[in-house]
Amino acid sequence: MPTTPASSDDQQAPPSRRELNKAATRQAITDAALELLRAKGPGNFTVEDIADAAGISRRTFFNYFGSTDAALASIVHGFLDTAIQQLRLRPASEPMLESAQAALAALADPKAVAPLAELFTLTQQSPLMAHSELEAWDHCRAQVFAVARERLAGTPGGQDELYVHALAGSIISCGKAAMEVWFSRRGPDLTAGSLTELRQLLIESIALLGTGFAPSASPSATRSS
Amino acid sequence: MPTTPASSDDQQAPPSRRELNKAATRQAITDAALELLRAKGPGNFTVEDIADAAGISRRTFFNYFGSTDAALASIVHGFLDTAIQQLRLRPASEPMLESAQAALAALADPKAVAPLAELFTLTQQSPLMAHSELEAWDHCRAQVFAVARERLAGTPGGQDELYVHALAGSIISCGKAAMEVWFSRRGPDLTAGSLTELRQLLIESIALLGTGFAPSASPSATRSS
DNA sequence: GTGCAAACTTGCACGTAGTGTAATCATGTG
DNA sequence: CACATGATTACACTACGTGCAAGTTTGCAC
Repeated sequence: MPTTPASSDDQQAPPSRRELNKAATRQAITDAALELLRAKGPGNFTVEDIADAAGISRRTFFNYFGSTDAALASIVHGFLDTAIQQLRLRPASEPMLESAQAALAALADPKAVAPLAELFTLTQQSPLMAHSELEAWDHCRAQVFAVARERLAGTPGGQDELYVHALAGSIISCGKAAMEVWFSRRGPDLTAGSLTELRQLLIESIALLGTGFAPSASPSATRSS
Repeated sequence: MPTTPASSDDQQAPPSRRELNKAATRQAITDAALELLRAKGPGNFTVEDIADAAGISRRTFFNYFGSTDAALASIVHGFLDTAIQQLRLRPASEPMLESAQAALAALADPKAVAPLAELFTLTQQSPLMAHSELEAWDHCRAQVFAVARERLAGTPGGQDELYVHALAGSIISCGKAAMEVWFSRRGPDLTAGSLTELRQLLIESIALLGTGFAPSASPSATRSS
């Protein structure tokens, strides 16, 4: 039951000094990494550069992230984590695809996509980010899988592992596809019109899933039973 | 370039000595890497070990692969390349999902899955392979995308980039899901019954896609010992 | 064959990644 | 204040990945 937090990490206010320092350091690292990415481009700066800019030692950097990629991919993680957050807010009785649609549509928000959009534009045709980025999406897939498994535990056919795995993977793929198409069309454009198009794409991609990729489906027909 | 105009890459017999040597070296590297993986386990051997076992220098290893992961992931690449090969053999008039089903079903073959199954079992709970493996699947996704785009170029709605991207990604996700479920159920089991179950899972996962993950779809009797 | 050019391999050197370790410093607790 | 715990740091070390300048093999023309 998502109403009562069953997970252990739901501590809302432990503002101990240590936690605050750690969060601040983490933020300083990602900020420094992003700034260096802006200034020098992907692959043209080292961990030492980041640590130096963040005011920490090289060793400390590795206490927080395993690589420069991982530090930058934390942006993607943050974005996808909000997606999971949105997904968990949906009522458990709602069909999975509709929940996914709603959660994804909520992401077409300037505050959520802005960091991701910049990261994408800065690392566009560079495979340097590909590793950690694919990892981030896969991590999100695992989260969606967990939510779906939880929801479908009692429904007919919901015990089928294949169903849940395939569903979670397909949802992620469709979300990814929508983001990809949006970036290729609009680039770093964050205007209201562009975000509307993103929302449209996200909804439409899940709708394609729901209709089984029917070949003659007209776009923007988000009809579902 | 001796004879052919070489506009296309479909040269079936250029057995020049150089090409043969390169192929042999490449094979020696992957064989050595796999052997070391069997002997020492993931992460417990270096590039120098592989090069030494393959009878080449460390530097030459890096002329073929960018990392040990990449060398091992060539097995996954080989497997997925045969999948693409199967997919391209299907008639262009066939619906995409049916082609995918047929291509995937053809993969439930001992000769094709044996190397992959061993690799999976050897790197089961090790994230060391995750990077290159995810990359391999994504590369396959791009290939499926290319095939799908080519096929749907003239069909109604086929010009929609979103449709093609989402379709290709979902197909890959479903194939991946089927493989994952199969491994979790049967492990390195390559008996006829196990392969039949794999084929069943692959077909069923694509069928789920085709029906839009309809919740009332009758689950198959996959498990029958 | 001989000679040449292109491709491949190799050794070397260099910078960087990533990790173990022990000392030092900051923070929470009695 | 004293003490325990956790975080940062410096140091050292192995391994990765690459540029470079040789040396070696192959292809091709003469």
